[in-house]
Amino acid sequence: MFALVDCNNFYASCERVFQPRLRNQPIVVLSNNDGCVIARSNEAKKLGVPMGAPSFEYKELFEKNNIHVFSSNYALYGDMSNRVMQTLSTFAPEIEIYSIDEAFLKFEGFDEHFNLQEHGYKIRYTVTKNTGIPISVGIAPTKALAKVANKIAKKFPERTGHVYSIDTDEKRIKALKWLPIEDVWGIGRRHAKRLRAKNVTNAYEFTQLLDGWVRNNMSIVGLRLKRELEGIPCLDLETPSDKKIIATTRSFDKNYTDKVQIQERVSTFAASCAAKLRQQKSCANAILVFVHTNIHRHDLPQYSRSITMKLPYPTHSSIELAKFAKQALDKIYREGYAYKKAGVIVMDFTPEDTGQIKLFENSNPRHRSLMHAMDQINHAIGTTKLKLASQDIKRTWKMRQEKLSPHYTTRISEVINVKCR
DNA sequence: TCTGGGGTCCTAGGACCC
DNA sequence: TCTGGGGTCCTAGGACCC
Repeated sequence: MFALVDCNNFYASCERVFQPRLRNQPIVVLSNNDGCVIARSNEAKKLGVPMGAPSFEYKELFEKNNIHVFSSNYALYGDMSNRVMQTLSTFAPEIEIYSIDEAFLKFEGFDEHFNLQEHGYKIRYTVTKNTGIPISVGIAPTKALAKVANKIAKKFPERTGHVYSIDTDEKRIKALKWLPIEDVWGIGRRHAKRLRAKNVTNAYEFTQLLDGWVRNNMSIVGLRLKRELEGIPCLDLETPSDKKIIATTRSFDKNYTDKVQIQERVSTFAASCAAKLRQQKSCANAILVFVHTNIHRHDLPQYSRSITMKLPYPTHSSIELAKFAKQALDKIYREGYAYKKAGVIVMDFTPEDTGQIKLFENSNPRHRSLMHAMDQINHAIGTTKLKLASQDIKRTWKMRQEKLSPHYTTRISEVINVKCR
């Protein structure tokens, strides 16, 4: 059996842990640049704030209803996530951290009389006690069904106590008939539309389709999903592996028309990718750089372009990657546009120490110790204190973060104060 | 004025090989 | 009128996830 544990409204719940007065109050958390809503408490959902809502369009609604607004505080959410995962890992021999707020637990070799439902309640109680984060638990014989069970646990908290187990075929069929097709894990917008057109409206009807049709129209992935929903496990826990691509991309706080500004951003993104590469001890053999204008501004001329460059040698040097990124940018940059977003993606990795030397050109060997020193210093005194000269030394670039909460758990100067009377 | 960021997997089709 | 067969590798694009 598998369990899917999902933190309820995770980012909003993290903020609430440190401001308990916000219990039962509506909360939203915004994306980078305070752009759009990426997390909502139940109260905010009830007030009609949709996922992805642009914050400027909803400003009045926020104010009118006293909705508490937060900029995203990833240092906090990441740390809280670690705490939740640590507690979860004490409840099962195997666990897969599926995302910042979700984990699969696998119960293999448990006695058949072992009451998993009770175990689920214990997990929920302990996580909330240890971290302050409320969770929902779905239990079932496959991962896809555990996802379904989790939805039920979340949707009917009074009846389920936030824990639901699909452990009989009757429950499985009832659950699948209840679940709209677009809410099935692995069915996105495209497939949902095609399935609706075929009169498939819920998960149960999906499982009644012919295997051949599913295979032809939704590939092996769709067929696997069908099996999983039928109760036949096809997906096991996945073990963490190195990334295959690494990206750093950002929207700008405003439109940029000056090439120098964009060069600085691209340099910074490349250096950030390089640091992530060094962390997993990989070197990149290719780099992609893209720029585009603001797609929402229909009154302005649009331009969007990307370029992928093969590198002459594998590298994870910030200096070299920033240099290549700049060359790539030169090829795609056009004067006369108001740019809103850019990004750097590195790919085609080889391990740091394959020992393979290229015939004509190689990464500067001296960069290795230089980068090592840079990483050490930045780790000790703050993530980006040491920068390349091509980066924004004067720190003129700022992400909009007007409603940022303190780094309660990761910065000693911002640790919570408790006043005693 | 203001609309996020970072990933994975699969398939079809083209280039190329013998 | 008729123009083989079988394979690998790479890439772009589509679909999905949080």
